[in-house]
Amino acid sequence: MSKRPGGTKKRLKRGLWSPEEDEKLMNHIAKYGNGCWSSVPKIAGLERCGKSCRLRWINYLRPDLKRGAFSQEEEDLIIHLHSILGNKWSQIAAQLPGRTDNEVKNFWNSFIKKKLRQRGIDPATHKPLAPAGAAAAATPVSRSAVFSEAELILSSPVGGPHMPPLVSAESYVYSRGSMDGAGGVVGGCSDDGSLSSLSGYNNNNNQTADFAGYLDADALHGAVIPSVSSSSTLNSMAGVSPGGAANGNATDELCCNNNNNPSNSGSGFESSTTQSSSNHHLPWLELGSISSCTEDGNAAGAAADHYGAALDELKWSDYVFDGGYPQYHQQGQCIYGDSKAAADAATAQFDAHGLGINWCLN
DNA sequence: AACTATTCCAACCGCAACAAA
DNA sequence: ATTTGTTGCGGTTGGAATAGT
Repeated sequence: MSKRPGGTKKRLKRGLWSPEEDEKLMNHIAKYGNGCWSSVPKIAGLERCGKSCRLRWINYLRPDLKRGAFSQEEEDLIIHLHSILGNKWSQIAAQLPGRTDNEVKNFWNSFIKKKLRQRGIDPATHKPLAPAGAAAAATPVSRSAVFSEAELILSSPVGGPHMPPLVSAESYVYSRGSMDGAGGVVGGCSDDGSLSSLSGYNNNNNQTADFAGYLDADALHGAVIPSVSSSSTLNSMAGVSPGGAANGNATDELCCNNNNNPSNSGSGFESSTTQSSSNHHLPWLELGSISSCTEDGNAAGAAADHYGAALDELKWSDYVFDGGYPQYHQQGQCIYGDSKAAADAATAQFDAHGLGINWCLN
């Protein structure tokens, strides 16, 4: 999938990653950990730029990725968070364990947007695609000032395990006082200081406070949810509460962190189905060892387990198994489809197991 | 069956932010 | 203070898969 001819002096491969490249990258990270992306291609023997390697890892190869269809709860949460944060995909993804910002973004653009429009809601503003008059009344800065019940689109049962009870738009928005659109609302986080168990929607607090927590930029940044969004991935991988780096950037952990202990990396996301036939299955995801490594009892792991349990109904049969190991199947890239590639897949699985073991031991 | 249109998503690009030199 | 290198983020795009005719 060469997007552009590109005129770089150094010939770098572009487009879809081959299983061999994936394997190289996985093996490299297994050996050295992630970080120092600029040096990864050289060491790993990849003809890719470091940036591309990083992206591939974050968006596709990471073991704690939860592939497959978004659940109703996730969808609702995305809509909620988008109404508050706008296109801050990394921050939204940070609240969705196992999801990447890219994935959330794509999901939004391909599905939610359309859905909202069908319901007469402007996906950009979360306001009704009003017949002339109404929309004009709202001031541009108070993006949620007009926020109808319908906009919440909480189609899941009210008060579901991961979602707040259906609250009226008014109580949800107005009760927080002025919302200046700059995230200026000073709100507490949930009472344990985290957005635990996927719960910015904390169960035992009143709703307003919870959403105030969401609105607090710091709280959002410091969420303890394991995530694969670009911004928080490495924190979760390293078993470090992102809160520890809340006011920092991930660079320190990113760079040459060979001591990452991803043992608690998003455990519980062992199953998934896919949306519209885009089954992505990675060998890692079968690695019970990874999830079983979650022993430090942090909230993230618990949250992940809890959330993963919600997906229990999703069956492995959704994947294509051939000869004992799964194949990649996805819309845009059908990897390991033929026998040769299947052999590669087997290798990849083996390597992944090795990787998982290594990580658990780290 | 063949062709066209649409959908979906992996990957790329450019820019911003940050740290180190 | 400036330059350089690296990472993070959001927007965009190309093309395979799928749906429709």
